Parts: sequence; C-alpha cells; structure tokens
Amino acid sequence: MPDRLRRSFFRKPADRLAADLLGQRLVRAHRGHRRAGIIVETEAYLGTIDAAAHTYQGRRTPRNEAMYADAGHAYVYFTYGMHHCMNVVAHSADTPEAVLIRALEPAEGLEAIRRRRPKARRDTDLTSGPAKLCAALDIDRKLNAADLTSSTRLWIEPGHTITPDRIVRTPRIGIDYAAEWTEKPLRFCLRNHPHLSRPAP
DNA sequence: GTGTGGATTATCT
DNA sequence: GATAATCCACACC
Repeated sequence: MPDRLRRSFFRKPADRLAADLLGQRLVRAHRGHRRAGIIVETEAYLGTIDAAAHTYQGRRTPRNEAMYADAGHAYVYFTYGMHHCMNVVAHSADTPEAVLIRALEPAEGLEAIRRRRPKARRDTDLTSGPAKLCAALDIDRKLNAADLTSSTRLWIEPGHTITPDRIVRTPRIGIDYAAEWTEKPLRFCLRNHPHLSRPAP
C-alpha cells in the first residue's frame, strides 16, 4: 500500500482541511497506471450553516449522502448536465463539511491526462478547474463515497509542506446566491500558481 | 486580454 | 419546471 494520508489528517473543520490539502498529491489509479496532480486550489463548504453548501440547513438527499460519511471519503457530484466535481469530506461522520478540489498541477500520467482533455490548448488548461480535473483524472460518480484512506482507485499522498505565507484566500467561485456566505474568504490558493482556475489577487 | 451566452441533464422542489 | 460549487467558443477591444 503506497504512503497516503490517513483518517486523522482529514478529521478537522473544512476550512482548516482546505488549507492543509494545498501541496498534497491527489492520485487516481486505474489498471496499474497512475495519474496524479498537486493540489493548488480548494474551497471549504462548512456544512449545515453554510448557505452555499449542498448540506445547508441539514439537507440530506441521495446526492449529498456521502457528505455525511466519515472524514476522508470522496463526495463526487454531477452538475450542469455534463460536469463532475470532487470533494474531500472533512470533520467527522454526520457533520457534513467538505472541501472542493478546484485545481491541480499535473504531476503524473500527462499523456493520459492530455487524452482526456483534448480541448486544452496549454498544460495550464488541463486541470485548472474542478470539472477539468475530474475529466483529466477520470473521476466520476463511480468514485462517489470512495474511502480515500483505503481505496485502490483514489487517494491522497503527502506532498510539500506549505507555509501560511504562500496561501491566498478569496471568496468562492460561482457562489452568487448565498447572502453573507457569498463573500466569505473560503477559497484557498497557492500564491501566484500558474495552474489556478482563476488568478487570485 | 475581457466579457457574454449556450451547452446539456441529473437532481431537487 | 427550475436550477446548477462549470467550461468553452466567439465577439469585441
């Protein structure tokens, strides 16, 4: 079993986990081949109090059930009729917080990633968005509710240690309907990183 | 380089 | 029936 992040790493509030996931390595294995990228951008969704979260006010549906699992599971959902997005469940079972993975720096399996992203003109277009990276790493609802601490298909390995001065916080992307939660600085980026979904000031 | 609108359908109300 | 934690193409500067 490869070295990977354990349950205890994920058992913390989503905003702390969002910062701690920066610099770690997301790995997708399929038939003995690896695709991987370094996490460079995340967003925290703070559970039942967060008007932008799928679990706002305790909503619990078949789609978001994985957010109620223990920390360290994946929550993968389908949206806009054509895209998948991947989250890492935070905190603990029945406390439905999660971290959306928004961008990666491609690190392994570049040929396979490029095949999955035929419209990308430059390498910085390959995984610079939550749906782009799911397409690139072939992450879809088959992996919803996968346990990242034991899955043979999807996990996270320890990467670089990131010091706080290299992290920029901004409001979340695509949230314009969540009242006071719209502007909270819950997006976490590696400062000036070329693979961000959008530049962070 | 920036801004706008269309794609496309599972999911929820 | 309306919406969506998005992406891409194309117009315009």
